[in-house]
Amino acid sequence: MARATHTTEASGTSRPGPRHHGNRHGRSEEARLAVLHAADGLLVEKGFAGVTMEGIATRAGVAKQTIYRWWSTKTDVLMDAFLQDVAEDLTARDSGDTARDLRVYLRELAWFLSASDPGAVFRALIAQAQHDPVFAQEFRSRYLDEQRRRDRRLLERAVERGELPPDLDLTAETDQLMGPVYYRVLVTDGPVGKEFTDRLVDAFLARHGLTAKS
Amino acid sequence: MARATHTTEASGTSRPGPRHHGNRHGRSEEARLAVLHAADGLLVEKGFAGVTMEGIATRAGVAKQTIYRWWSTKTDVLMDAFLQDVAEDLTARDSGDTARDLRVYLRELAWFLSASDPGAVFRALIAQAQHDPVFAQEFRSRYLDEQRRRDRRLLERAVERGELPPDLDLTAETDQLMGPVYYRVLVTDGPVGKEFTDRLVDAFLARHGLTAKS
Amino acid sequence: MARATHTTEASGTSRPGPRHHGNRHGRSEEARLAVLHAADGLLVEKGFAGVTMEGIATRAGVAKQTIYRWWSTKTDVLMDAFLQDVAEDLTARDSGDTARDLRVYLRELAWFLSASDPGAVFRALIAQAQHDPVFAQEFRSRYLDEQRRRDRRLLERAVERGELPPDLDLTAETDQLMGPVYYRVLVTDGPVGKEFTDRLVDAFLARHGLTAKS
Amino acid sequence: MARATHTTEASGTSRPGPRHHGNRHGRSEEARLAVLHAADGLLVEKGFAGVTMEGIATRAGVAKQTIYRWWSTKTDVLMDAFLQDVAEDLTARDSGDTARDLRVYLRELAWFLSASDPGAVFRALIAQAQHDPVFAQEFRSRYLDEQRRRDRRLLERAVERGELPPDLDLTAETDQLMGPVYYRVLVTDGPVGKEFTDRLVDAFLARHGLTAKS
DNA sequence: GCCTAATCGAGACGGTACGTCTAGTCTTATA
DNA sequence: TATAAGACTAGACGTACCGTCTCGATTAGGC
Repeated sequence: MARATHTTEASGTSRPGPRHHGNRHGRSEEARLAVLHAADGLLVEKGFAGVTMEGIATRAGVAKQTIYRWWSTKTDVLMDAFLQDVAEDLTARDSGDTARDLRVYLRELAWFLSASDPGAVFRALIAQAQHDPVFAQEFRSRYLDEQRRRDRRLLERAVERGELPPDLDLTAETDQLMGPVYYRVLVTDGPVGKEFTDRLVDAFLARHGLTAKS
Repeated sequence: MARATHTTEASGTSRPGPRHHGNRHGRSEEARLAVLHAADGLLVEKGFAGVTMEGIATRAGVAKQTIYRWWSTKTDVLMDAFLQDVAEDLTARDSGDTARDLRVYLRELAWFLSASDPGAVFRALIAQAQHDPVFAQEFRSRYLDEQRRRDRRLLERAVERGELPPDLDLTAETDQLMGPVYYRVLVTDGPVGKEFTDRLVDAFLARHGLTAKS
Repeated sequence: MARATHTTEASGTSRPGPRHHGNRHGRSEEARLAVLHAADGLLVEKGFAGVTMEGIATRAGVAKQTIYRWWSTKTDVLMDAFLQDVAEDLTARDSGDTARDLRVYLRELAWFLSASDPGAVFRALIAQAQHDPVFAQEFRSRYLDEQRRRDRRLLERAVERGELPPDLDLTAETDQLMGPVYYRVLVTDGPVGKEFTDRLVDAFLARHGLTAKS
Repeated sequence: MARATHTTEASGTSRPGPRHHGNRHGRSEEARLAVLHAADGLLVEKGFAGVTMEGIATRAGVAKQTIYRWWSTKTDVLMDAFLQDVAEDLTARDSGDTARDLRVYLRELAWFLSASDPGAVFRALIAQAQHDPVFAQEFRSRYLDEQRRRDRRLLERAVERGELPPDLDLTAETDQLMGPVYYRVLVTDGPVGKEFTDRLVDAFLARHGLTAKS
């Protein structure tokens, strides 16, 4: 899914692998990972303003030109770093119990957004998206669209089980369910603990005539 | 409330005002407004990255030192510009019809966030808040807290009318109602038209056993 | 004569003088001198390739922008440094004895070109002039033309004394007299000691029927 | 004599020659010539600053590594290009008439230095020699010494004919004769036409009691 | 009607990071 | 074994802004 995120070298075998420092078979995997880790580290340690191309290069032990060869901006690097770390992480379980799955998932989402390291990167990328529509579009097509598809799956499974009517606007329902969590994290800095997420889930269940089993 | 936001000069009279380029009676109202307009204009015309202290100074015909004397950062200038323009704009009407008021208000909110010029500044400030906790805190205390108090008023009036139970967590209810609009604007770029905002209001009304009058 | 070479501050008084670190009265004399000395020092210590804008800035304790504000290239800096040091140095004495004056002057010229620190800068500037016609023109109008006028004075005085015919092409005579010294320094690396310079002077004297008095 | 200047491939036959892009028969003559022509072309078209290893490689359709394998610097390439073109060009004729030969030769020299394409390369190399003593030494041993030997030949023939005394310092005499031409070309940008070169020759002839036949 | 103090426009200053360019080294596949 | 291709580290280039500073001019208010 993610551009420049996987490689044919890294798979399976435990051979040390070739030490490309530049050759005709494309980029150095070593340099790529050093850049992504450096960007990640700088963001966590010094905040967004502390992430600079110059700083990434120095910390990664890489030439600036190597960064510019593969990425266009520091937010582009951060996006790759983010995708590398979390692309597949936030996926809802399917226990057969819709209410339970929703509660667990919203709690995981809230933790991810408000407390995890990748969540900090996510917030930085969302911030950048406010300033730069082109970046926003790329972030959506490289991560958000996929993530929202995963979010939807929760409700789709409930439709499949016959718990929700088949003609429901699942996109709107999902946004209505998850939106308040994003709002509190990005805007109000309000608490997004179990109390709040469960309230959102309960409202959703009630809205559709479902009762929590627990 | 806001530092550096009002002055004793601006009051009442319609005289052209003195042309002091330096005096001992405090700051120049002329310079203050020129700076705020310049910052606003640059943001609208060139985007956030196009707003620089240097650029503001040039466009406002003001010395950089004058800006630094009264503001600390460019986002501080933008915040003042934002407050100057919109501080009081987004206030819900009170028609006595809760359902109607909610629908109107959410539509206004959606328009403000997604389509207005001040909304663009708001999004830039929210973005900055992601990068800078100190700024975030200041933005909340200078605008967001007040705005959320206005948002709450809508529900408080319904409580006063006996339409909602008095022990309701109004903060959580407000966030649940408004959050999805912010989410779509800031994150998904999804549509926030009448269809979506009315759906949010309807869900709220149904949740509390209220029926729309229309 | 030289642009940016003198200042109104430095004259006469022993007051410490104001410590401009940037003000509306124009440039900082302190910074100007630091840049010129740094450039000079780098050339002498590390050779022409060791002179970089970055290096000058660092050694001078000055911002790069300050250099670019007043000079356009590193050779422009070197030219100013050269002019600062030697503009008036190479002037022939007038003892009344043409032969003696010529001999002394050519020896001084040879020493200047081949052995002095400013001579090293001169050779670097002549080198740059080969690569860049615009620079060549500026170097001529800022130094060489003046220097050649001083060279000519030697012969003009002989004309005034009636030792040389008044219709002589003094430019050509001067070039014929001095040229071989430059040739050996710039091209062949041959010796330019007393033996060689005296030979040039003797040939000149003989050519015009003058006899050396010594 | 010159390193990297001849090859065993180029000899004799008029066959189109093998197209080895990688072989085990030593270096590619094709690549060598492409590099020299590219360097030459870049110097003439874009000036010295426009000659870069990268540019030469691109224009020659050659890998940078191939250049570095056979040459150490761009001036080394230019020197080879220069030698390839002009090594033997500037040789004085021997008509038996010393005065005539001198006049013709100095005119050719002046034209070569000031107006020819190889002359432009020569000036670039002399410039580089000012900056880099090692290069200067190599340039002398690879070209200048040989050229000065050819220059001397003119005077040696006059000695052989008995026109000049056998104990003359021919090196000094040659430098005295030619030096002013180099001086005007490299330093003053003065005219080096027939008038000037003839004046130099006449002075030389008069100095040694020779009379021009024409 | 001076003197004083605060603020103004102007702009030079020491810095940091930008994004680009070229240098010179290295690795690989091809011939 | 030499080649074309091209990725790599390194570091200078010239530019844009940052935030600080110093200055002369302007303008009340206090003397």
